[in-house]
Amino acid sequence: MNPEAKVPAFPEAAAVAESGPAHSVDRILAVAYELFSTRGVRDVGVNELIERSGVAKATFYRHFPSKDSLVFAFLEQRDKQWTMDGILSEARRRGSTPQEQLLAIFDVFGDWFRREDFEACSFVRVMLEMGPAHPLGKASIDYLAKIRGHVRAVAEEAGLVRPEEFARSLLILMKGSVIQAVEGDTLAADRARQMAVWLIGHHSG
Amino acid sequence: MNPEAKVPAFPEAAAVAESGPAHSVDRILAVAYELFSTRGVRDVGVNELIERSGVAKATFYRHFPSKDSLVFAFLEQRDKQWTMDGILSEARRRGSTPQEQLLAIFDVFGDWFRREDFEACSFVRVMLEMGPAHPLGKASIDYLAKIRGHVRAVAEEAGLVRPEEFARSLLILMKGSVIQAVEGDTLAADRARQMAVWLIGHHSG
DNA sequence: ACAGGTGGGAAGACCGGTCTGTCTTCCCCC
DNA sequence: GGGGGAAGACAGACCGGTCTTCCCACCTGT
Repeated sequence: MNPEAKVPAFPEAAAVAESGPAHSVDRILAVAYELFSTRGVRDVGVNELIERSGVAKATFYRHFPSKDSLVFAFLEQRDKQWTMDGILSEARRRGSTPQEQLLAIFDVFGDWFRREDFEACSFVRVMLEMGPAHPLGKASIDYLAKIRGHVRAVAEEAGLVRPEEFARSLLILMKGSVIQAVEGDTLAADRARQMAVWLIGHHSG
Repeated sequence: MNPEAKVPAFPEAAAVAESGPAHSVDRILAVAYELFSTRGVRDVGVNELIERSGVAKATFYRHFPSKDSLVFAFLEQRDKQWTMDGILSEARRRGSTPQEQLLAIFDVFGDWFRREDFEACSFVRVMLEMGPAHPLGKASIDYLAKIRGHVRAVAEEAGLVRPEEFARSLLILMKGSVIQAVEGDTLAADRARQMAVWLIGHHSG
């Protein structure tokens, strides 16, 4: 029927457009992670995601029934690979005691704030972009609560009194320093760390 | 020409749709303030602003050459009427000494967090929505810096040492408590206030 | 080993809706 | 009669999402 058929295009080149993972779903997730984490959720459209990951639109919607479902997957990935592996595990590695591990969170933050691709915490950002009542906002709140649970567990290991209240106060310092770092205060992590020292002191026995 | 002319509609009713100010520009600003402060900037379109303020589209664009220019006007109004009159003046009124005035910020925050129409700080929200490089993001950063300047001035009145560093630390507590309040922690202001007490203590002489 | 079927993926047209912003038309009031 | 404003059509871009068309790689039966 078609006299010139479909041009073979790039049987390989297009497939590895991002030189990333071979499978479509992995490439979509990798592109989504990069775009969502640096530019937010509302600013990135499905068409751009498709183009950048070198995937057909039908393929995208076979793996993810809607854009929101991709955002859910992104938040989960962000929790695993950024919160857990990037921040909390690293902080545990750097400190030899639970107290030191709590303070090391802000050392890791300091390194993070000085990265040039630093662009704020995705959970806070999505929560504010979508609102706390939106399913994606609620999911973000859940992931933030998960972080708080982790902090609380370390606080209990450290023998701090009222660990839940401690964790909530420490998260105020964490969130506040992130926001301030977005504004350009690269020393925000040090200021928060100092306040964390006082906070730990008042929860010790 | 038109056999039925244009229906007189509501020569008065529509004009006072929001039962607000009589002049178009004031009605637009009042509607914009309510919608932007509760739902953010990206979620509110020009058509909705026009409909809610009972104004013609041409009238809107005569007063504001673009939506962004209206957002600029909103940020300025937010600074005057929320930051200055709502928070900082009220905090100064509640405290009899500069130290008390600094702590009173968090008392005012506590009342604010418990309002049911509480929806986060517009400056932080716009900065994250648009990004710190966007003109609106930069303007938001400027207004946040203005708040910091005010805090610094009160810190100087209180005779605190290193007032700039103090102000930056206090703003971490302010921003962090606001974010945490969005998540539903209504006691965030009290936690931040306690940390502010320690912060003041370490900057006193 | 080879023909034929089959299903996944790429490309992209298309749909209805929404976005910002322009322009026209008409009316009312000064 | 002239200017401001209300109403709203319109333009052009983009949104999320559906669907069609074609191609190719792999699997199966003989």
